Amino acid sequence: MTEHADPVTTPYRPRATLRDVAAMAGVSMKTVSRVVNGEAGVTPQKVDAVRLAVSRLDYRPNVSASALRRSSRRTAAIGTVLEDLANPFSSALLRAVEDVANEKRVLILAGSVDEDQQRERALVRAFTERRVDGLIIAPVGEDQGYLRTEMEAGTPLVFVDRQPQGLLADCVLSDNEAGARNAVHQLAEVGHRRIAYLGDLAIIPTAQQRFAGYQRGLLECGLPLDPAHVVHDLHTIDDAARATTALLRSEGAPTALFASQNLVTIGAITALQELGLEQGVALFGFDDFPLADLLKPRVSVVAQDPAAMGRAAAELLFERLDGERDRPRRILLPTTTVLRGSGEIPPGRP
Amino acid sequence: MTEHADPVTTPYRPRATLRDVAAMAGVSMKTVSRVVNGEAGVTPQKVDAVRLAVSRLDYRPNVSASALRRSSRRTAAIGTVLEDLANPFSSALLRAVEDVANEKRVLILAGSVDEDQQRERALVRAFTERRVDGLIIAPVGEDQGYLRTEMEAGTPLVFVDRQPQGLLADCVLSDNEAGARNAVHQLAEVGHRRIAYLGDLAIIPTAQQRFAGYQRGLLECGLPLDPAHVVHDLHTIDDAARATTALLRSEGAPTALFASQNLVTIGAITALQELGLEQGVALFGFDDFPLADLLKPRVSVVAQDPAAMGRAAAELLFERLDGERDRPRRILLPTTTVLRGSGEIPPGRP
DNA sequence: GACTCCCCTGACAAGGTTGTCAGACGCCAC
DNA sequence: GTGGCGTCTGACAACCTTGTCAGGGGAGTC
Repeated sequence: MTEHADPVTTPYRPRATLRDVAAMAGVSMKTVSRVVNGEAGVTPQKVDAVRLAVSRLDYRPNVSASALRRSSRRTAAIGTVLEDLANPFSSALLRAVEDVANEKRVLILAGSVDEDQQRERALVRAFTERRVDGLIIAPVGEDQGYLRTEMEAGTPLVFVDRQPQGLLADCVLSDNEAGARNAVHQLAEVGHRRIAYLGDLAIIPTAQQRFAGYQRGLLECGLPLDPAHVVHDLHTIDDAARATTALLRSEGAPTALFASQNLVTIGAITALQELGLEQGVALFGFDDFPLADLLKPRVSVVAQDPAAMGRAAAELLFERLDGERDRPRRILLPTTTVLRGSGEIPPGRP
Repeated sequence: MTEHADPVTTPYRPRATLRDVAAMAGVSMKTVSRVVNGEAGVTPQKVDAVRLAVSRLDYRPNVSASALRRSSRRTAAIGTVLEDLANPFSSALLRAVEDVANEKRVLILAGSVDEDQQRERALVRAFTERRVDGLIIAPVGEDQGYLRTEMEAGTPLVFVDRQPQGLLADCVLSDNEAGARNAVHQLAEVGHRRIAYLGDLAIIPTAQQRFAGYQRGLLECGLPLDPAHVVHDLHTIDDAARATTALLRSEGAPTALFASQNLVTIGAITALQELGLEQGVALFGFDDFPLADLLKPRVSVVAQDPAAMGRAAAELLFERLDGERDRPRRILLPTTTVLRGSGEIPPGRP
């Protein structure tokens, strides 16, 4: 093993500035600025000289300094505050935002809040300290009033997934209530009369809406609401699996399950498989998930479209940035009921 | 429906600056700066006066201006260039990076490249124009030499998932070759002699390594490499499903499949289910995926750990930022062979 | 040939902040 | 009362840009 003669001696060449380019090209800094920004009023010779210096020095304009000075004071970056960048819902949404932003040559700062109000505030603060041009937020807390200052300072805000509290602002939501209601109708139509509700943390607004839809669905179908068939506050796959097992082993067990969220659905499936009941108990999930149609039975769901939400939110935001001054808008995206099999299992099967 | 009297008249109050705070508190700007930054040498009375003004005006320091002036010139933001923020691999990795960065109070700029070299360069350029403190990159192109300038300017670079070309820099990789090799060994041990390779785009370095591992595995097990059982360039679920169907319908069809990537595995499963062969043909996938253990049969995989990759990459990056000057380091993360069932199906079942 | 007019160009200031430094002030000792 | 020291404070410059504006020069007009 011969030793390398040259262990990565990075020569360290500090970044060139406008001043350096100007010096090399023999023009004033302002002229370089003009060339770099494509402003008119520079003779072709000088343009060439500047271009040459730029490429020789590998000059990169400092966007922060530029934004500081520019009258628009735009940084061409937006902040995105989501639940958890690693979950499929958040990441699909983020990706859609990115695609819209990318067309406008705007960058994305992103962060996860993990259902933590403090973290939401900290992220928003960090983003506004960088003077992002706008914010897309999936709000957590009970109160977004603290964001009023940002709106007054001219930073447009768009909320996704959940409505802001204590603040009027654009938002993009799924029709959670209608979606849950539809699922219940579907299960009732097949003949179920004992439909259990497996819900996420009850403090989460979307969970509340889905529960409301569940209740309304029961009411409309003339079914009683059995408190023994309602479980809230399931936030992990394991929680959900345990709760499902308990439910199905109980006296007067439900013949159908409505799972109000992704992970809850998966937990329910796990439990059903363990009990060997996956073909005997109907299951409807809220939120689609990859592979739902490769499982046996294939899983029926009420699907949201996170990418559409992200796209809509980003579009609202950019309209605001383009000067739209209307009152806050509220976009309610419909859900899609996807019948794949598990939701159509009739009651009374082994 | 009564109309709102007040249609969102946002009063527009521009953001307060250091100057405004100083004026209100009756001190110099420098003193405000001292208080805000927790520097010593300010009398308690003045501190209070400043604090009061800060909260009255809801002052937010302008981090960009601050970074511009500070000698360290740190922006407390890093850029992350990944394949596709919406795919589980990238998003798990990103999330891990975020968690490490968050501890250091550093923000994340993120973008997707979608296997597009141009896009990689554009993102890197956009990030460096914002003077991010460092970059984490899953490189696409054949040549990352263009990044030498960034390194020389003192911006640390860490590559993930794939090795950079034409540049010496820190990187974090999965041991793709060993992982693929192990899968082949496993399949051979159960008795398979006709193991097909279903591969992603052949230009992707990780795909090449996995193919190399597959070849090596065959060699070590004394099995012939049958060109008819090798398919490259499958990049979508549909591609993979079609290729799988074709393979299994062919003369001398393989008795086991090695799928070199997530989507390819899923495509293969789809095809197997359609042909009713999921219990008759062994399947090993590279990359774990959610629900792999809820399918029937449960899917055996060679699992990477994207979160560990992200964490390792972020830690390397922050070490560099803390002044580490060693030669570039290369971290090779082992893969885990997860036997769940599909990989243990013996040959010769219906 | 004198005078506009217009096009280029650079000097200068400003954007929000921090680093430097010298001065003001209070206090003590001689 | 003066000198000296240490603490607190603000004036000023600087970071890297861009906006403003006035001056220089060439072309065109009478």
